[in-house]
Amino acid sequence: MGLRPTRQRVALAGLLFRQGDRHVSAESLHDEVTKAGFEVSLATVYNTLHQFTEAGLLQQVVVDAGRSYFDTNIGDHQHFYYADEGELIDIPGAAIAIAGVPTPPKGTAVERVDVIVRIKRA
Amino acid sequence: MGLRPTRQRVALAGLLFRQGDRHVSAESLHDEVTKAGFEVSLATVYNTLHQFTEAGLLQQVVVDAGRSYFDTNIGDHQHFYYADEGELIDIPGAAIAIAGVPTPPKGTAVERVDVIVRIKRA
DNA sequence: CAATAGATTAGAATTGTTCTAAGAACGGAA
DNA sequence: TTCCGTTCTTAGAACAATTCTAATCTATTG
Repeated sequence: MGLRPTRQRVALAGLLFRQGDRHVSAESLHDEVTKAGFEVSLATVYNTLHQFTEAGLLQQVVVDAGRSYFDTNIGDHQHFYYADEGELIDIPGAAIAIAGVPTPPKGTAVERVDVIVRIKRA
Repeated sequence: MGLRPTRQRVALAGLLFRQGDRHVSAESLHDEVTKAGFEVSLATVYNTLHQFTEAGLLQQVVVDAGRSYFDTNIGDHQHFYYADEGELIDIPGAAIAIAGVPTPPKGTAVERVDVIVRIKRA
């Protein structure tokens, strides 16, 4: 599945990968691309985000029922989720150490371990 | 906020807490309660699950965009998520050890650390 | 027993996401 | 190049999960 460099995809890729690490929702990226003067439907933003994710360019992080983000940082790392603000923050520095992940049920293998540290106004 | 023992709530609590640990979605619990002969709307199931969660009787686990489960096991534990089947499984035995959780941003405190081990057919 | 305040329920509305069908781009053959 | 079959792309429409709100019900108080 070679992705063609269409107008829509180029615009989205530009916004996503121009600067450093970003966390976007489909909605927020759609706003951005629209404000930048491109006509791209929200459905296309979803399609593109999923294609980029499948291609290994993005990582999807699900934080709440009906709220997911796409992260341009695809390295092995974890997140703070600040529910009050709906904000997702990369955990800086060394990743959290996770020890003793048990063997998964027969016939299955571990694909990924997601860690979300939920934080609150103190 | 004292929860009244209404017909709907009693029926749902019965199903939830009669047997051991359970993972239910709003939908699946609604099916169950309906098949058990009670008339409860799906919205009420949602309301009730959230109230129970707030009361500390349940824990909500979000696994996918638009897919969340409520877990009657409120102890400190983690989950396997078997995406192929959409199935959530408690990690048995000792919990995964998580070390080196960094201090959260100023003015915030850690509320909870969610760990989801995503597994796949090998 | 009436009046009031608060809690409850579920239909309707909203939101987030996915599907599908129409159209566009590509590659090969003539 | 032009035609044609195939594959890819897009976005409107459909869908699904969740939340909101207003009508109703229950408890409490005077």
